[in-house]
Amino acid sequence: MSLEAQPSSKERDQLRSVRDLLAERGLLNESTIAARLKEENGHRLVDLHTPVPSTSLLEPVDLSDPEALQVIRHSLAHVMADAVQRLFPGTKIAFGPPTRDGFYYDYDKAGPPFGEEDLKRIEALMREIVAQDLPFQREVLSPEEARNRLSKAGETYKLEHLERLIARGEEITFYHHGNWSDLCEGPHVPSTRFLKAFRLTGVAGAYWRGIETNPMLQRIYGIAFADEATLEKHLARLEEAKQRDHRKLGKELELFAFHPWAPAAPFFLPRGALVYNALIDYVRSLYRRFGYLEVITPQVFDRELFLTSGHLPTYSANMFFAASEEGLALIREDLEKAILQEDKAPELAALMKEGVRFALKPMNCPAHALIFKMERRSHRELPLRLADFGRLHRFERSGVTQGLTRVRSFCQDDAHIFCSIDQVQGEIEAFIDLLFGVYKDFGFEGSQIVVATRPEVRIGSDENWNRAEEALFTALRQKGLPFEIAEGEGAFYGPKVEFHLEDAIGRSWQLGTIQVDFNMAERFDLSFVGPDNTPHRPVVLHRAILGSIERFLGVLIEHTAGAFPLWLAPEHIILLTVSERYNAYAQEVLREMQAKGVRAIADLSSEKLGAKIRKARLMRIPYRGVIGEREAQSQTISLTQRDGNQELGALPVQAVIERILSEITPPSMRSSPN
RNA sequence: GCCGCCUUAGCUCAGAGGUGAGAGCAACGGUUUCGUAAACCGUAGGUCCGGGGUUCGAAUCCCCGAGGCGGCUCCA
Repeated sequence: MSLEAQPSSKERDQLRSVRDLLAERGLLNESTIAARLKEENGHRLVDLHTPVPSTSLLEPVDLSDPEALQVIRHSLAHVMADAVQRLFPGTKIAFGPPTRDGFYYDYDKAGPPFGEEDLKRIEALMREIVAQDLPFQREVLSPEEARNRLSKAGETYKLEHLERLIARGEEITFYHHGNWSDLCEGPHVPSTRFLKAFRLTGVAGAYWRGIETNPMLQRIYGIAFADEATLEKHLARLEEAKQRDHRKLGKELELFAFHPWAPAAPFFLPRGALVYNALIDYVRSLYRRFGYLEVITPQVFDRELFLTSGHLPTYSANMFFAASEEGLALIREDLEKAILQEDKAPELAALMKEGVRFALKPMNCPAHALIFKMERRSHRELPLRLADFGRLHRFERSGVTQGLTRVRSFCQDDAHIFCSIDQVQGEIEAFIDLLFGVYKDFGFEGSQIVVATRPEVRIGSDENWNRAEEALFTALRQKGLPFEIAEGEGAFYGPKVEFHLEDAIGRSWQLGTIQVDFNMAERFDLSFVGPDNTPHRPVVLHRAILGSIERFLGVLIEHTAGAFPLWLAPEHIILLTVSERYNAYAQEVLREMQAKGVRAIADLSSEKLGAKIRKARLMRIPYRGVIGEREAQSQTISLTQRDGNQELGALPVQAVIERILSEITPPSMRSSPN
């Protein structure tokens, strides 16, 4: 605030450059790279060349300012494009914005795509350009001038963008450094010497304007920071994140695996299955306390179900279909007939559908609708909360799958709440409380909330959608929770509240969700008998806390770096004998622990103690119990805690068992504070 | 699905058209019986992802396919 420059009355209504204004007000220094221009609602970043009314309120942004980064990164995108066009003449440019920790620029290059070597050359030339300390300059062009310049340069993508800007009536500005210029709204650093710390990190394909049917461009990514030290720190962070990657840890810790014959469908190995089941047990125990009823439903359904639910018209691209041999024979017959009759078979698709009668469920909701409908339901039964850990299969396009976080076969901690309209608010709010309690048990601090509204492809009336969306907004406001809106990203049957958490590499994943659905009940013609003895339409809430167990586990592995809290760990304790001489006593302890419900294992090999400890540490087992002469004599074990590598000394076996049992339940379910 | 890269022993990785394809770890056998992050010796282990081609000769070059990785697009 103290830095804010006050305008004098003389200056009013003149356009002056930001640089001049700052200089005049004594706010300009060596490291000033841009300024914040105060506007009615907040502020906007402007660079030093931008002409602004001389009465403007300006705040200098120097190199160390967090907002300086986007200016630096954006400017580097320009420098990179300059380098690319010098090294690869004829390459067209598209968009080149700053990103979360760097920048990219999209290119349309003839000939072979960019390779490793090319990146090195480009980066080297960028450094040369930076060393020349070229000033960035801003110019305002008329639409005609801009068109001329871009068409002369053959920049077809930029021209397309220009027309869009002109149509919106925006001011057309170009920025240049040296001989290179680009249609761009800025802001940019005063000169290239501010662009000190950057690295080009990779090439990837990206559609022009992000639209799948558009041509694919080549995107070169870079990272950039204000100085080399911060850049190095960031690189170190990336390296650390790599160590936490759940795919790597999943293999090392023998949690899960994949096989090419079941692409994107994980195999949970014994250790992974233990954690997986611990997660499900945990949610089950919550269900018992929160009034959910678990059901088990079929895997494969007649397509009629999915026609009724609306999955077939809107979701079939994501479904696996299943045919019996009989069904396939039917298709063959029909195809042969069609060929013999030289029929172009417009109904070919329909014939296929006759044969491929079944589909694997991609969601549990239709099955739950069937259960709801199996009896005449009374309002006294509501809210009816049906939970299901059923296995779901979704056909995901080959390029999108990823470790455990995006798979084709998974299970959700899924439940559907059938309730009356006036129960909706309360159910949503209760669910949000439940969800945050769960996230706390796992040590997840912040989660980001997104409300996803009606998508283009959807079922149901707009009136239903209005009510459903309103219900979600109201509940969140009631809870005082901040949220973002993702326009058009809802499920086809209803809007969603999504709860997102980040993985180690900073990718954000949707885990929990609650969705309001007025449509399913209509499609399945669900009803319950109200207190007035007339039928009423229930509302269905779709909800999951962990989301998919697979994805949650993936994020959890990264969050904990594989060191699961004891209540989730595949093994609670490993017993390590100092030599094989003490194996008998160790086995005695092992049996006792196992009998008490402790997940204990023992390393009875002839390795030296140091080697056994190393292995146990690498497997991140929460407790290690060393057994040697002293322990065998005194009927104790020497306990060491994984976290902090803290030695707890020789303890009686019973004490160790009690200690472990006190941690065996999730934090929120422990009776004694611990 | 699209663009690019990758696939060699159970794992991590060497091997860049020319001996019978290698190392470390793991496994197995033996020796050692050890006190808080790797004892020693030995043995075995390979359709070099699959298929086709070029070549006197292919792990290595080309084509097709599968799977994975980084993105784009799409999603729990």
